[in-house]
Amino acid sequence: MLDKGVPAPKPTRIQAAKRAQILKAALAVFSIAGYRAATLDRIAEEAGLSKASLLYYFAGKEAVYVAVLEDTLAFWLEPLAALDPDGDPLEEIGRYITTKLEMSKKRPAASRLFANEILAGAPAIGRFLEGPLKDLVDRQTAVISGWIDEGRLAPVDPRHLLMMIWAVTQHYADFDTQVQAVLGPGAARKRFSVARETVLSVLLEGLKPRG
Amino acid sequence: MLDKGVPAPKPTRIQAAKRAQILKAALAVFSIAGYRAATLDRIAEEAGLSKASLLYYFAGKEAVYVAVLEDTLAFWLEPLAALDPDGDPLEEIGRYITTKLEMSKKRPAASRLFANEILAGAPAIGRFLEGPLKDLVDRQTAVISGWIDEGRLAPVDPRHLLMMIWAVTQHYADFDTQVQAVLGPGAARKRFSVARETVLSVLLEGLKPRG
DNA sequence: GGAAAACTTGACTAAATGGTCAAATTACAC
DNA sequence: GTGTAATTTGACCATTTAGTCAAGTTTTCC
Repeated sequence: MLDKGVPAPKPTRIQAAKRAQILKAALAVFSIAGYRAATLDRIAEEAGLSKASLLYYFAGKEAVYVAVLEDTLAFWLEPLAALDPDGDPLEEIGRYITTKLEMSKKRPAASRLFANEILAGAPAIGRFLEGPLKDLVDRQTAVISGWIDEGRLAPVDPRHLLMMIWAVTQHYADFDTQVQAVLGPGAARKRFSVARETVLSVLLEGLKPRG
Repeated sequence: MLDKGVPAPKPTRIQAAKRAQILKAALAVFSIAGYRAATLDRIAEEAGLSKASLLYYFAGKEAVYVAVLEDTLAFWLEPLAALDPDGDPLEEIGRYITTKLEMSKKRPAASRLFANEILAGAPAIGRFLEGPLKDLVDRQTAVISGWIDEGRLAPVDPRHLLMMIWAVTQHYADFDTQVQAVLGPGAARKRFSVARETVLSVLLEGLKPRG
C-alpha cells in the first residue's frame, strides 16, 4: 500500500524473511499493547534485531502497523467469503460460527489487533471497512436474504445477524481475560468447547425457520 | 480506594465538583484513546483546567484512571443484578438485553473504557473481575440454572449465555465504527432499534424451552 | 579475492509527556 | 479588612521513544 518508492525494486530473500519476522513480532506486540503503547524497541527485541535495523525494513512505526493490519485482514475475513449459497443455511452458518471460534482460539492476536484498531476509531482501516468489507458483507447478506426468502431461515436482519456472530465469536479472543476470570480456573480450560456448544445451540435454534 | 493519606480529611465542595468534572473529562478521553494514548494535558483541557491543577486533585495519571473505572463499574453492572428469579425467564432476559443495548447507545464511553481495559489484560481491574464480578455472575447464573431446571428455558450453559449477551450488546458500543461502516450511512441511523429487534428475536427464540 | 551492494547498529537528536514546585491568586473564617 | 488555607498555574525536570546517521560488517556477484 505504501511500501516502496517509484519503480518497486525487487525484494531480496533476506528482505522477505526479515519483513515476515518483523511482522510476526509486530502482531504480537501491537495486539497486546495497541498502537500507542507498542514501542519499536519492543518489536525489534521480539524480532531479534535492533530498532535501527527494523527501520531499515519499514519506513516507520505506522508503516509497520499498516503492514500488519493488511497482512492479517484477508486471512481474518476468509471464512465469511466461504459461505456457500447452495449449502444448507443452518449448516453453513454453523460452520461459519465454528470456524470463527476456532480462529479466536488459535489466532487471538489477530482478533485483538482489529479490536484495538476499531476501538480507536479505525484510523488506519476506516476506508477498508467502508469499501471492501462493506462490499463483502453486502454480497454475503444477499445470500442470507435469499435463504430467508426461501423460508429456510428465520426472518432476521442479515447484517445484524453477521454482527451478532462476529461479536460472540471474537469476544472469546478479545475479552479472554474477562472470560477466564468469570469462568474460574476450573472451567477456563474448556471454555472454547463449551462456548461452541452454547453459541451454536442458541443461535442455530434461534435461526430455524419459524413454523 | 487509594485517595487520601491517613485520616481522610473532609473534601471541600470545590474538591467534589472539580473531581467530578475531571472524571467526566477523563472518561471521555480514556474511552477513546485507551490508557496509554490518553494524556493528562488532553484530560485537563477537556476538563477546563491546567495539568498542574488536575494533579492537585489526583495523585497521578493512574489514580485518575482507577477512579474513572471504579466510578463506572457499579453503574455498568447494575442491570445484571436486577434479574428477577420470580419473573418470566424470557421476559427477564429480554429486559436485560434491552437495557444493555440501551446503555451501549446512551453511554458508549463506559463500554469502551472497559473494552480497552480488558483488551490490555485488565491490569487495573483484574482483581475486580475475579472477585466481585465473578461472585455476581455466580449468583445470577444460579438463577438462570434454576429456570433451566424448571424447564422454562432451553438447557444452555448460563455463564456462556451471559457472555453471549455481553458480547452482542457491548459490540454496538465498542465497535460502533465498524457497525456504521458496514451498515452504510442509510441504515446506520436506525442501527440500535434494528439491533434490538434482531438480537431479541434470535436469542429469545433460541432460548425457548425445547419441546 | 575483491568491489559493490545489502545489511546492521551504537550513538545521537527532537518531541512528547508524566510529574514537581514555588510563586501567585482566590476563597473563606473571623 | 485581614490572615490563613485552598486553589491555580507557568516554568521546569526527567524519562520515554520515534526516527537519523555515519561507521562498520556481511553477503553477493564477478
